[in-house]
Amino acid sequence: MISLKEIGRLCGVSESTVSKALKDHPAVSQKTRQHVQEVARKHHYVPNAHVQGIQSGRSQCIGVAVNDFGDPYSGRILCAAQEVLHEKGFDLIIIPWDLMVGKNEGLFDRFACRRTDGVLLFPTAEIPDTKTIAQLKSLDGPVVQIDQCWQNERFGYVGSANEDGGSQAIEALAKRGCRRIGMIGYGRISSGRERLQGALNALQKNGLFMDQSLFLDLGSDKEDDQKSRSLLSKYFKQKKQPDGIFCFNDRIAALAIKEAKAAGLTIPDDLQVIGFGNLPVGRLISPALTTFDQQPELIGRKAAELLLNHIDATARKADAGVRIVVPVKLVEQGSTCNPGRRI
Amino acid sequence: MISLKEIGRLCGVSESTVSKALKDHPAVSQKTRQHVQEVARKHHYVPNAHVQGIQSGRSQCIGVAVNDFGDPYSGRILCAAQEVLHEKGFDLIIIPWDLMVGKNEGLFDRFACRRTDGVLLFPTAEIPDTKTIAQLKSLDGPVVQIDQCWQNERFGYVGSANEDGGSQAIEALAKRGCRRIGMIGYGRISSGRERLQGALNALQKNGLFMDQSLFLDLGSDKEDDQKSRSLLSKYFKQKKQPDGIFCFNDRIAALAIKEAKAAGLTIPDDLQVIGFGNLPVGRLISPALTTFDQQPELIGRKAAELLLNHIDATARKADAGVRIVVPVKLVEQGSTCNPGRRI
DNA sequence: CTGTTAGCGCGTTCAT
DNA sequence: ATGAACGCGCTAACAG
Repeated sequence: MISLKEIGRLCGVSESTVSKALKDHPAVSQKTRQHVQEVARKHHYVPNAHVQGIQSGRSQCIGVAVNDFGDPYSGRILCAAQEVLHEKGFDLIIIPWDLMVGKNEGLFDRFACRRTDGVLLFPTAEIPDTKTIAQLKSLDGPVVQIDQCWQNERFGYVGSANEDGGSQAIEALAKRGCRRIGMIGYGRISSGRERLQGALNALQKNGLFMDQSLFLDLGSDKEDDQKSRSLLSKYFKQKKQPDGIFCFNDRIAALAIKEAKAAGLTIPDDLQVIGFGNLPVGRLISPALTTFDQQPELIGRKAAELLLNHIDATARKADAGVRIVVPVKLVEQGSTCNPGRRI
Repeated sequence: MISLKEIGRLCGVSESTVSKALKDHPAVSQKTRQHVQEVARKHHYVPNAHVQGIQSGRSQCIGVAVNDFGDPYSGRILCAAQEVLHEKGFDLIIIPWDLMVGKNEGLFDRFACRRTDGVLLFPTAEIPDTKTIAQLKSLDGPVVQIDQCWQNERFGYVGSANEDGGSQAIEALAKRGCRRIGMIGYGRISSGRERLQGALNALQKNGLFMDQSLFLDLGSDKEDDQKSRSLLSKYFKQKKQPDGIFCFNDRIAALAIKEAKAAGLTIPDDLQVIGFGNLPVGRLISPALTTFDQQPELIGRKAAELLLNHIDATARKADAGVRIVVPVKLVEQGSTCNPGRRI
């Protein structure tokens, strides 16, 4: 790749004149400017972003930690975030969460050495150890968490209206005649706890309660977990059967439907199911899954904007810990009955 | 973030001594070294990768163009590739293909300004315009394509054994008694054409042929395309019905099964279905999908290694255009019958 | 053993 | 209108 100095030599002018000419600085003659720009274009000159970063003190890089590269939910968020950040001249340094854990290398050394201007933290399972958090804090820029938040950390946060979603789910099931409502979720992540809380609130409001045996906590959040399947299989072999379940996400809901069918249940006649996320898979299974749209694009955009705000305001550090909650919307499909049906 | 100069001042030594001390250069006294390292650690010093890149002439950045952030297939490839590249000290600059198309900004300006040492091109629909290809070529490092290749371009390539997979699919269907075999695919991308070619070869070998009306070409490769659904719906309303179909990927196979069921067909009794990719969705639908495992992790690793080889050999430019083909393996599940069944 | 110097590519003064 | 000089953070080749 050609350099400013090289272009200067080709044009018979100095390096700094080339620099000015290329950015249409007024103090350059029309003729020189055109000539320089012409030569630069011919050689596909593009200024070196790393150098500009060094000078300006801004790398124009955002560190992104994701837990799953191929997850459609994270993917849509990330894509929207990337669009906003790219627009503002930022590039993404993406590192998979889980891959790094347990390596002797510090989790965020790569962010540190690239001098990232900020960090986006994507859905991650549980709270990491204090050392990891300390390292995260020792980085220069602000941190924005997406989807999950860690208690007691004053990072920015953008996520779904989980508690409201949990309530809506229960309300919907109750309206459709469900009386023995169960839940399949994750008790160890913030979004899981929030949805559970919302569900419990709504149950109480409806004069219902959730039998201990009808709440199933799937320990870890691994794609297509064999353990989840066997837990679900066991769940549907219990004596006390639910007539409606609310699942933490669409993938789990799909698994649950599969196992429920295997146990001889008919959806939605014997069992109504509600998922979360409105992912493509929900429309590929039969019956199609009633679920919640989380507006992942909006989440991504909001997260990017929040991060950019914090970066610009990094001097004051005023509004750290801002929390943005994006509403969710029920999408009714075949896995629930029409409302009004009462046994 | 603290700098070498700063550390030097704190330790009362020069910048270059600090530099040497930190990298255990022998020409530094034990005492100085320990002191310097201590101070550096205390301040979380990490050398600036951008600066090192400028000096070494290697940005240690790899440009990655993907068409879909949330695609599980691409995701697994990308994750494996990232692991290999990360190991070697490379970071990824990821840009979504489609987002960039149609912007006035050059598609690869961001790769250019980051001085990427190489480029990984992920599954992309059709061949881009010549201008885009020209820009790609004007970049510094080598280019490796994954999954798809463009005719007449001597880029590196790593992909699946598509032709063999196509043949295997037909053989499997024929062995299970299928006589009117159809195919749902993409005629405009290389992997689609290769699978079709393999299928046609196998059909001929088995004394069969594919009725024109049984080949359905889904134009573009968009997630959950409404158009695909309506095309598929029409497909299963034709007079001439297939008794077996081979689908370009699992998502399409899932859509096809859904529409086939809607048309009153039973899987696999009336219609046997084979997909491609062995994605999670194949195990969430009923019946579970017979498909091909593409070993995405292996593809990702191979692609990363090929790219690294080319980068190291960039001086000679000898082995450009290397093509690596990763074998596929049939995974039999419920959407096909047991072999040997003949009508 | 340590410090000085030069240079990577570029932007920004400040002189000319 | 143009160029020289300095600095960004760091490494490497020298000099002491």
